[in-house]
Amino acid sequence: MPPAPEAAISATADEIRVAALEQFARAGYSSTSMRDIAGSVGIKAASLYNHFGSKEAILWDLTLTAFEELLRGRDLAIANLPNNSTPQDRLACLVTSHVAFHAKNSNQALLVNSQLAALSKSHYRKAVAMRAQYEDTMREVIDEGVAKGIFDTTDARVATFAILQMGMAVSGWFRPEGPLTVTDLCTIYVDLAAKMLAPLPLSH
Amino acid sequence: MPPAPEAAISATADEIRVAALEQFARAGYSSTSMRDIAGSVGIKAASLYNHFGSKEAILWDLTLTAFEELLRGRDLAIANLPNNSTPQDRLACLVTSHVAFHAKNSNQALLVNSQLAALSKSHYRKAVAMRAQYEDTMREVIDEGVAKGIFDTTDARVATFAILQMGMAVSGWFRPEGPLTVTDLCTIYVDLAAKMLAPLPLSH
DNA sequence: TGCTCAAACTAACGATCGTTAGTGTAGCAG
DNA sequence: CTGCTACACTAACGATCGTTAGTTTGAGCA
Repeated sequence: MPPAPEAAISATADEIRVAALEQFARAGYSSTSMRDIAGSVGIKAASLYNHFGSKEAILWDLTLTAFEELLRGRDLAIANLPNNSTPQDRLACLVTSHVAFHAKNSNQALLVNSQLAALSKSHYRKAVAMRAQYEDTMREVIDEGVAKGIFDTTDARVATFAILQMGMAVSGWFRPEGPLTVTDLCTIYVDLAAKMLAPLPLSH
Repeated sequence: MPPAPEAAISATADEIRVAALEQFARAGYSSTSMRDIAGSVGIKAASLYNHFGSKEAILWDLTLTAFEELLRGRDLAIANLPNNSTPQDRLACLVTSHVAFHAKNSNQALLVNSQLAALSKSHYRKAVAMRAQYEDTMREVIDEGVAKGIFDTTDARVATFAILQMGMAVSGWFRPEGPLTVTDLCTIYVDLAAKMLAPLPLSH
């Protein structure tokens, strides 16, 4: 009986993470079997239990890491803002880190955006809390801009969802070998978000 | 004479459709068993095969219906446009039918947006073709507006994705018992889309 | 060299999966 | 009434699922 397989720094464990992330994101958690994951790594299914306690433990490990990287990206972006930043600056900075994450880490993004339901109830709650924490950052910036009259929108909550969601969708179609670089993409989305919230009167 | 015989569609088959749609949309195709579906209807799993040839046949039936309704909504909206409609009119009309569908038919929307991968290869191809056909309608309107100088955007393809995706996300959070009516919602999204494509210079 | 132990293996458990076969039965047509 | 059809049932098939038990292997170290 192997000892408690806690989060280990092991080359095999990392190969398992890579294979499982890829397959959970593309095929879905419940369509991916332990034998599928093991096959990608070149071992048998039973050997996975030397590294992770269960299939759900793999998903949770990946989910936690993905959220940590998402939140870390946000924190790094915020930390680089000047002291006298405007709401426009902060919006641009958040949209950039949001879109860049979803373009560069599409598997992690797909996992976080569509496989949470497969988590255990307690892990699911924690994941939803982390997602809410992330979304709140965007909402607060938008609310602040609206309060200062710098942004204008009929419904700030809906605008927040819209901006977050159009960025999340990037993970579904963006390919780094395509015509756009990640930097291009971020610029486009920053423009779109800024225009959505612009206080300009529409003529018609 | 008795009533039209072909009008007598099996009530049980429709109950199966309702139950399967709900569960495929919420839990996912591969997490839903035939016994789950049968249980919701109040019959045994084997009896489902009196109405559908296979589990995938149920998914395909639901997918086809959902796409037909999505495309029919688009066609009805277009048919109601005046003859001298502008690109702004057409954009507003498409966004309205898009958002209204995703708000009113969230289960169908979730199915179409996240369960296509569970279809057989040939059904998947047909589904992707229908989705492309739908998306093209939006892209053409945007391209036309850009060509006429009425819309302005850095990348029309990305703007199309963004507008479509922010509307799709509605199926994930909108609740009819919430503070917004579907009409409110459509108005908000039409405004957001119009602003995203507005050719106005941003002041800052 | 021999001991240790992480990490691979084989084999199998019980559960559940989609699906099929065969049976029972209620309602309608002739 | 008789027979046919529609549609439910029970029972079970073989496949596959996540997981466990017990065994083998091979590298590092006393």
